[in-house]
Amino acid sequence: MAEYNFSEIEKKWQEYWKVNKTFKAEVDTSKPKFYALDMFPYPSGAGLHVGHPLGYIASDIVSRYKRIKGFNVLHPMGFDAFGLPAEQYAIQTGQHPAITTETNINRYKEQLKNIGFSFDWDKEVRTCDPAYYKWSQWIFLQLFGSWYNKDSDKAESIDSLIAIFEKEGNANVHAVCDDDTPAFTAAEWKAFTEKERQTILLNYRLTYLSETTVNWCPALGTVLSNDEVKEGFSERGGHPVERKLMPQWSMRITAYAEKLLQGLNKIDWPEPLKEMQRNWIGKSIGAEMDVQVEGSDKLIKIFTTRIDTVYGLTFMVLAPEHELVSEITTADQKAEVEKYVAEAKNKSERDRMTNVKTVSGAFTGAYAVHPFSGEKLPIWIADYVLAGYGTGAIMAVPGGDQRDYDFAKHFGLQILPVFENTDISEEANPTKEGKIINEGLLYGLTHEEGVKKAIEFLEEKGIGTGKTNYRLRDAIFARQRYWGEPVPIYFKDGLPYPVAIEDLPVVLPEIDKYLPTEDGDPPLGRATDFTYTPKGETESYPLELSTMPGWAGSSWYWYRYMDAHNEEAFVSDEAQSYWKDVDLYIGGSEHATGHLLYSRFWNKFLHDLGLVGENEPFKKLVNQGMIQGRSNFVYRLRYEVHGVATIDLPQIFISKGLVDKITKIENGKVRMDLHNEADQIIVSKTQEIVGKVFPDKGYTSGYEGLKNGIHVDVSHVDNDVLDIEAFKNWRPDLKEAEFILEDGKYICGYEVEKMSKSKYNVVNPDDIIEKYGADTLRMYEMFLGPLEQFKPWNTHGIDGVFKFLRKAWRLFHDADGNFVVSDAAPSPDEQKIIHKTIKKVQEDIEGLALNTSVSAMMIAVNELTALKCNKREVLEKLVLILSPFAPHISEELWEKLGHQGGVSVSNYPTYDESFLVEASHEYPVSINGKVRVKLSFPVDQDVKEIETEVLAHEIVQKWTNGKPPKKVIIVPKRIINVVV
RNA sequence: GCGGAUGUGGCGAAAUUGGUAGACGCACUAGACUUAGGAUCUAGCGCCGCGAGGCAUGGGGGUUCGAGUCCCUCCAUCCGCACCA
Repeated sequence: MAEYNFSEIEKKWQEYWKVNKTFKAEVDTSKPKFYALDMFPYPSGAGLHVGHPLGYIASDIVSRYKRIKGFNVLHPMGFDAFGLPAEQYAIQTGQHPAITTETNINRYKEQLKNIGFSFDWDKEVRTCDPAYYKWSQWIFLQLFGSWYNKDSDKAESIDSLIAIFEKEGNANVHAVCDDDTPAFTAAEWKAFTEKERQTILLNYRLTYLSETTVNWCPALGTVLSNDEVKEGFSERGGHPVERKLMPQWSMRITAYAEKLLQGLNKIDWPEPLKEMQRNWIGKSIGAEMDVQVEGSDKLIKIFTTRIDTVYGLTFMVLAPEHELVSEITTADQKAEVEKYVAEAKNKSERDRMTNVKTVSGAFTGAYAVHPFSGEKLPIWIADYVLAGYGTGAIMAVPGGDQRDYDFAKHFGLQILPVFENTDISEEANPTKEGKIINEGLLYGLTHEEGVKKAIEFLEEKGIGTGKTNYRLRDAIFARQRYWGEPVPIYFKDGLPYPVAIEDLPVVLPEIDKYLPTEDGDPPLGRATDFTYTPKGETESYPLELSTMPGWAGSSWYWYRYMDAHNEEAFVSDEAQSYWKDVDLYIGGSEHATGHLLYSRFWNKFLHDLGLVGENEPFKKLVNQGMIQGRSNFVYRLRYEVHGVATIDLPQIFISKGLVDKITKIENGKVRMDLHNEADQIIVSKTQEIVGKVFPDKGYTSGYEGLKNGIHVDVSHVDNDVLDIEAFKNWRPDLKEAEFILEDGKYICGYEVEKMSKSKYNVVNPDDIIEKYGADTLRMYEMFLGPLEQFKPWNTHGIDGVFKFLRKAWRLFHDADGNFVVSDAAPSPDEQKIIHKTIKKVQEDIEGLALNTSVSAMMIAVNELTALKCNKREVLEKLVLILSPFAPHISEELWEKLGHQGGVSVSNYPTYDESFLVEASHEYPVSINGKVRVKLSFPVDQDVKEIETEVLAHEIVQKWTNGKPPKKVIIVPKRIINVVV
């Protein structure tokens, strides 16, 4: 019998798609477009495991579906190829990262191709390719050459800013810029030296060089951006991170804080992810206020969201790093303050975080004047006030803020209640309820009224204003590493200048080893001639030695796919205005505050410059859940034999069930109780084994090491049963291993963990494909559960999906394997089966409920098999709805059905509702002679009229309180609708 | 601490969004056909009960003729942020 030969079929059609360029996506204005994008992978050395393609399969199903729905589909794939692992590997081995990366990419591509994706490989991009990063550099220079004009609320060319400076100075310029930018007139601007001008312009540029506190990771030898640091450790490698002041390239993403926040309301993204971005942006609305230092003209600027509580203000707190600290500290307090500042400075980020609970601070000796009441307020410094947020200083309202309260309690400072009926003897009252009870301007007002009135007062007196703050920080945009895009900047007189556009790309130079120089410069400092000679000059200047961070190349790549080989522009207008934005983007939620935020930022910037049409890049986003590994464990009994070294004995492994029943484990050793059955088995078996090796010493003492199992390669385990022979041959030291079995089997323990080589739980898609075929793999990954959910991989259930495809195949073949389909008209039952399935599958694909659409097709095939249905009309439709999921088998059957050109040139079948509900009866029923009740139910349901009537009678009476309803629609045991 | 999500058989999960809970698949049990079965087919499979029937969607309470679904409350697990004024 000619069975379903998946390997032959899959090879054939993959070749067909390649030769015919079936999935080539070109601009075609006669068709609607659909852009399905996957987050492109970083090609690691380990290759793909079954978890990686999950999202790609989902997007491929949607792509293939949209294609036969008549859309022109762009579904590309590429590689995010710059990054730390390749470079760390290079440091260890001396192997050039480009070579490692190339090898890894080739392996990835090969694995991806086996799965039968409908990628247009002609559009592949690699971020490490100079032809690609030329445009990453180009965009960098656009940012360098732009400033953010708050008046027009968008980015503009820096030339327009210079024009304004020349005409009228910067007094009327409203820009997002460095706060320390001095004011100057047109005359002053003209009088500035080149150096002074460039320094000022840097304060405005959207990418700029400045002295900032950065996350420095000594182990990696580089700075990291906030999203690359998790709890004081580097995200990659888990090395400690310090705060350090150094000159760095940054991106002025803060200019876009509000737009990034507002844009979230327009896009179809998972709510948790949007929430994460909202928190990361951290908008808070409040007020800014200047507080005068007593006996001085110095002002402390503070930010607060609770200006209504200003009468509860009893002291001021500055961050230890605050610039006024040294100026206002009195002679008496100098020593103490300096000591505290020094301590705070030396605290690592990690220490600061772990000591959140401890209250510490120092009094400066100075006082401030309460701007409303004129009271005298002591000025303290404390590290619970952060230099990096707001103004680095706060007004402390211990009655309303728990941190201020704790601080006040600790140092014996005054605590005042703000709102009526509040008890602040134990803790602060942060609520906004009640009326303000402090004598003064705000007496008797509510929270809202108080805020309004206080801000009016501030503005009237010219000492403050309403103000919105964002937690979002500018993003550090440089890494002191080799394997990244060179920053296209050279230095002349110590000032940064852009490399001319026509000289891009600045190609990554060759270096002897991938480590910092002896002087502490980044690795690029090792290059022998890494300089730039501007056109028309003879002198050459040093180029920037930092490279761009990992997210540079990924912040715009979806545009490159539209027009991957364009040498004139990062994307052509034609391609960009046709493909517009990504209709469906699938990837992990771990990129919430990194890639997904930066991409939106760059997109908005490019939009401001008029380079792209859309201001949000990813219309709909879906987070696919990670597929985790299912690790298996064996349990080794360690034991001692009196006077004999442990190492001379064969290893003994105890089956899971017995381990669980073992009496008890004390101090890492097992105490055996011979009345316990499991213990008895273990003891006697162990003695038997030991007796074999040491006939004269046939007893043991002490057993240990059972509690935590040892990872065993999952390929040696089937359904938690260990293949003992395979296990023995795994490593030489296991050759003589002995096993204590239960029911003749060795049962392994298991745990769900991340897939990783060291846990021996990696499942390679190639192995699954070899055994079951790509179509089965694709369908099984979808069948596993909802796309968004985290779930462990379990190869076991795959049989069911494989059986389904084989059953589907058999519908088209007779017992001898001959292709036989009938041209007879389908029966109503057959029609019903196929039409309901078309409906369900289509709705599920649109809603990305791919697991239930697989189930629906399984049901259909079961039902059609039971009816022995081989009607052409039904089977053709079945092939078409199956084709996005299992494209290879579908192409083969489609061809056998006599069609040319493949499934992708066909049309998706439509379903006919009339096949689903054939008819319905409506019975008018009289209740109490008053109410007319209409009962309706499908004909195929067996209904006892009398029961229905009784039920309706009872329900309707209760329901309407005796009031006669106009209309009641009832189906058996269910009331669908009542109109009273 | 703040914010978000999730909780249904032995397991992965469905449930037309308030209407017969557990579809579909795995595992398991029994039977059939087989030289054999890790093949195929048939039947069974939430729990208690011989049965009629009763109890079941993390626990408790509520709304409703009717609740996995809505409301209140508690518990557990996971994720994100974390001294953000």
